[in-house]
Amino acid sequence: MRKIIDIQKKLLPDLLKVMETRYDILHRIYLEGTIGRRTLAASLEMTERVLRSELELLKSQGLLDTASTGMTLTAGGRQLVEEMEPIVKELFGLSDLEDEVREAFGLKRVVIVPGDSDESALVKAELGRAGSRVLRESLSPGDVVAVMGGSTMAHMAKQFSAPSQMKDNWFVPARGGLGESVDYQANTIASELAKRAGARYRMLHVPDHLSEEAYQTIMQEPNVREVVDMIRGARIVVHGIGDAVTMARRRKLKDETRDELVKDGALAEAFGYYFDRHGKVVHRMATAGLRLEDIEAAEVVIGIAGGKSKGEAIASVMRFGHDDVLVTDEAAAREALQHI
Amino acid sequence: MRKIIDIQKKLLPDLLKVMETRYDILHRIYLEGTIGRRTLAASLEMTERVLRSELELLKSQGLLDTASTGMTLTAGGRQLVEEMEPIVKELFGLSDLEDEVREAFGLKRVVIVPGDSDESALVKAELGRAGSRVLRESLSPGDVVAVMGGSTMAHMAKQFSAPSQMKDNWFVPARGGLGESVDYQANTIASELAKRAGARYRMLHVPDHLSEEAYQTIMQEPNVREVVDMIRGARIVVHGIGDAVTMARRRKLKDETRDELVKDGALAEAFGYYFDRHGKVVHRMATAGLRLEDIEAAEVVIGIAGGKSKGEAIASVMRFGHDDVLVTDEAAAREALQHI
DNA sequence: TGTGGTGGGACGTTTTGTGTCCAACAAAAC
DNA sequence: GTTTTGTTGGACACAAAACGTCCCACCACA
Repeated sequence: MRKIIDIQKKLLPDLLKVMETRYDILHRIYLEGTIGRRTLAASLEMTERVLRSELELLKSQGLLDTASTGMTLTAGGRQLVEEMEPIVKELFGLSDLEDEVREAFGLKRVVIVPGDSDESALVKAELGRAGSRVLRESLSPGDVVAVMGGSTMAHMAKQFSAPSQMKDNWFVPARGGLGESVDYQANTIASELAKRAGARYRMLHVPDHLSEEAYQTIMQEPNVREVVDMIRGARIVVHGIGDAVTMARRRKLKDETRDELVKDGALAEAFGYYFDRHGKVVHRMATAGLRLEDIEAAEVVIGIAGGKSKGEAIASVMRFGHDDVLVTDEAAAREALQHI
Repeated sequence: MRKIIDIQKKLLPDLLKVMETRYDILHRIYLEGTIGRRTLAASLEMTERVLRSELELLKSQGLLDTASTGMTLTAGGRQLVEEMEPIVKELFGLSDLEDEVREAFGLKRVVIVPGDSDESALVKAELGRAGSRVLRESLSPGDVVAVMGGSTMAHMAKQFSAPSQMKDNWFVPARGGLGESVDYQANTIASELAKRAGARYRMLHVPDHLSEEAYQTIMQEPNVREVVDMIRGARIVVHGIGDAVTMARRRKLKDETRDELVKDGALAEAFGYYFDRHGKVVHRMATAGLRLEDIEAAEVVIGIAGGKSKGEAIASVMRFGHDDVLVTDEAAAREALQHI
């Protein structure tokens, strides 16, 4: 059964929504016994006309009877509602989970794909696709998008596709180079996204570990300055979320810095900042690009991360409280809820 | 799996059609390997634009890749097509059967509901509903509809519903009384349909077994004459199909007539005529109303019958060759195909 | 260097969906 | 008995989506 639903999710992505609303309608009538169109519309928070179209269809399917006193389910309709119950549970389990996570962390939107990225590469790809869809839906003409690096972000970029050319959009790396493999660098990801969107991009080549002096000097460079300004004015920020220790190692931090991180309780890393379990910033990476205040100013901040092992880190960053959208997988979502 | 498909058939009949076309598209590309939009549109008999919308959606779902040489399925797309095969078989098995029956008997349209009316009353009701839907879709303003009697027809009438009032339509019984229970008489059914459609109706009260003399006299009556003329000009004829012997008994034919029928190989009965296995008329009922030439002249002749036991009779009447639409059930359809 | 195929852009028209009333009616409340 | 409340179904104007139809730039192959 799971399989057929998964197939339909791909082939008829809007099917689930329609199915849910129709089920809601039937279910409500099932509970009320007899109810009129307007009362029903009010209680389901639908406008009268669209509810009416659905009702006409349900009626023509013989699930519904109308009388001058209101509407009732037919025997077939009642049977259908009863038979659907387990299916609905299975079908909308994730939507429920999404709502739960959304409310737990006060987010605007949560998207959860089924599975565990730690276990399966397919789930990771699916996570990437979900992320790219969210980004696509968030984009408006003229937007500047700042993106971070990381393997999840790379997956996302690879899956990105735009419905049409977005010639007046910009993609920029949120921060300077990360000393990681080229594929996972923010620069690479920004350019990949831009190519796939038919948009423009700028790169930011600033080495990771600079002395304060060298940093000041490089920031005087007009073309560096220009990119940094663009980054800081980004309307959309997309970032991955990492485990603090892993990220520290990957960025080749000095041992004492790493120890200090652990001592301060750093759990998670996102956009160059390290967070403890309460979502408090305990350390920041010294490089050019997005600052905390820019994150706060950005209109849409999208976090993408999955896998049970990242659950705690996700919870930590979400507690920080400046994300708007979280894209994750089932395992990570459940894990994150444990650490609240 | 069967259950969820059945549920969706009831709840989302429109989306399943969409599902079929999308599958057809993917399947075709799957077979062709690489193919362009226009060629594809031609071979699927779609216009370019609507195909294009579907392709864009499939592409955004990551099932499809486009290149300047044409379109190809992605790995995911190919996997989906392969996984869908059993589902499609289950889902559209009846459509295939419909096509088979349609071509076997040279009909314009065949509608098959799942199950066997002999076994389940629910299937009989479903058959009625399917019939009423077909009739509704065939109706144009101003049409005169001649209907026969029988239990299937009664079911159909009970399920009938019209989207709007059809004030300028007429429902008439195709023939005089049948000596059956009132519920199953053509007169009753015509009036029931008319009430449900918001249309008008006329009745025809002519006893079944009349002497030639009495028949001629009654036909001189102006109001009888008028109704008969209306019947003979009907654009739409709806009839059930019966087993010859059963019908003979129900109509209380004399024993010798019945024996003669059997001797002549009469198998089936429809609109007052008896047919042998080749679809040849071997006997006709003596009563006022629709004649063979009126059947031939009618634009839409709809036959409704189901149940494995009626399969042979259905085949026989369909061989007669003047029906346009057949509404039946799965068991009867398969049985009818055996007798071809 | 044509020729026949490709995807993608564009645009005016048609169709469908939608929000919003209203009329006629039935039951319940008063 | 009368008023009020809630019901369905009809109607209509407006907005949005779908559609048919061309065209263009490009690519492969002959």
